[in-house]
Amino acid sequence: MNASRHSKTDVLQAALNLLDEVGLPDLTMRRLAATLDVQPSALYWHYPNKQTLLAEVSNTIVNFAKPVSAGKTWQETATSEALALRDALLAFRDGAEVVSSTLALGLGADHALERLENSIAVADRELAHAAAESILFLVLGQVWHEQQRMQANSLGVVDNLNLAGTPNLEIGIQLILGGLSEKIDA
Amino acid sequence: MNASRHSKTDVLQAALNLLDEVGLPDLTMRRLAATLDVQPSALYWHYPNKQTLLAEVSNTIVNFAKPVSAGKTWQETATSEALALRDALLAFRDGAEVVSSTLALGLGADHALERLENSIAVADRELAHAAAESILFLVLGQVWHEQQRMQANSLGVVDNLNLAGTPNLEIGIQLILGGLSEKIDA
DNA sequence: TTCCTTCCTGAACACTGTTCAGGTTAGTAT
DNA sequence: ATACTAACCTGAACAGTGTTCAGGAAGGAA
Repeated sequence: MNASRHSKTDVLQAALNLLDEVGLPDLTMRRLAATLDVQPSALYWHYPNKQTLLAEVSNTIVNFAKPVSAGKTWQETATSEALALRDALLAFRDGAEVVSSTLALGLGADHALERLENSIAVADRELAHAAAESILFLVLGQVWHEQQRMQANSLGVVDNLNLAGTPNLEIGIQLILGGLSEKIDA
Repeated sequence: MNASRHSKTDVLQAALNLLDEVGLPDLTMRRLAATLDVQPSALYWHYPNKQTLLAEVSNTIVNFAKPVSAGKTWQETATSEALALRDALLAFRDGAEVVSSTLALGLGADHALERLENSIAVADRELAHAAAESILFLVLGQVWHEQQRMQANSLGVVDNLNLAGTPNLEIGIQLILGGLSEKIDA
């Protein structure tokens, strides 16, 4: 918008805005530069490459998850944590795909796993870690799927009738936490 | 290899071979054409675009999962089914990423979900569907993560010591199926 | 021999991420 | 006010990507 000089944060913010406007496939360095009234090469002063930029975008998305208030049981807290992550992913276009990719590349978004893990109050920390990882993959996969359908539907493809939210995620979380509760009582 | 004319299956097979050799990021239409001694444009006679090719690659990977023998309980059968899918993904370089992407785009790999769903013998089919979907995302996420580490480690990055397989997947499956068993007994 | 389907060539188009030598701007210190 | 320095950007290029399209060659059938 402004023709003045930009900071690293400006670039990140512009990337987040552009992501929401055009989606991940069209989030190109040239488009991003254009929204800042700048040459594409200028971006490489702020970030060494696109992946690093996307890693910070990913971190921003993950940290957008609002803090949850402790529930009566740790199961409730963990569920809230998972749903907060889901909401954060849904708050940005293609959020789940962005985070999935950076997570796979090991470039960030670790905070999501940490928060989940800390909310699972079982003594066996290895078990808690495995459960947290499971929930993370569950949330990412489900939301990725959902966001892809959102784009498909917005593009006038055949709209299948089951647009009644996605209770599948809640069910999956409940199954994992249920299995976990049962396991530690054995 | 041969300079004679090629069929659709030849292209698919060459794509699978090239995927194993160079990985998904370097699986380009030009490289693929080169292995067939053909111009890149020739590929577009067999497939309308790269995505469609990758969708068939994805289907091949998923259908590579070997059939499982029915276990004593349906929980055992479902576990075998999930692990068979895992093995199929692991049998191809970047298999999990390929399948994840095509699945997200809704272009195939549905067979994986079907097999999982059919192996879950609970009366509530919606519940079975949600559980199958959860397990699918779990397997894909976990294997994707693992295969990414494999590439990172092969590239001489610091090798972290925990290379003792990944029991996390088995644990996750067990948690979901445990929660499921508990739920239907209520 | 004609015809038709199958498969491919060669060249181009419109992009992509990235590099680099050099220029401008702003602020600080002398 | 002058000199210096760090921050930020330009302009042009490089090497690569998926994809299109008019046309040519090969092989079998009528």
